[in-house]
Amino acid sequence: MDPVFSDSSSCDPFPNTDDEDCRGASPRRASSPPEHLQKKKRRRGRARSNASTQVVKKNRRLKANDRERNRMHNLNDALDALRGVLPAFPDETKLTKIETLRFAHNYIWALSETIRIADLQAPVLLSPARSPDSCSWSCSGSSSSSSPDHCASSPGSPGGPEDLLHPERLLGFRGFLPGVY
DNA sequence: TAGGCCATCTGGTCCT
DNA sequence: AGGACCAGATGGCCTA
Repeated sequence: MDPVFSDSSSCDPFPNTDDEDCRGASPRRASSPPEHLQKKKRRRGRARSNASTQVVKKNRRLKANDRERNRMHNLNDALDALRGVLPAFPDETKLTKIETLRFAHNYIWALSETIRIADLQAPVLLSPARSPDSCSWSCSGSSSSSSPDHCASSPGSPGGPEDLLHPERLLGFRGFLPGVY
């Protein structure tokens, strides 16, 4: 469980900014306005509305923080799901976010290459029904088959299609990735 | 101890 | 107006 996530509205996530609100509700609040200050009633009314708008703003901020937290959690969940479908690494260290994205990118490319190579090697008769379209997704355009991240190492000459899918190959031996996309 | 990664907060911008 | 998205700032944790 995430203690922070459990109930952000009850605890106080704003140790700094809150002081302001506390100050606003502090003993400075006048109890009985002198008569000669009655003309300032309006002013006081405005001050009160300022205080209330501060409260509204604070509540809005808290809600926004909560939503943002949820959003990031959803993003992390999606990232975890992505990790789940990627080939496992020998050492069970969890991929970082950027590694996961780059790994996935390379993995997709490798799968596409594998299919492309298999198509090239397969006898035409074995796949008569296969239309040009079926290949288009795997080798579509320049992006898919042109420059994968791990191309830097030796993309064009794998021992076989299965070599392309080797985790360490896909990740470029982990740690090699900076700047690659 | 420095550097990397991460979670969270925050204010701005865009969209509905 | 309110929510989603984004990027910068900040602080904590971990590792070499």
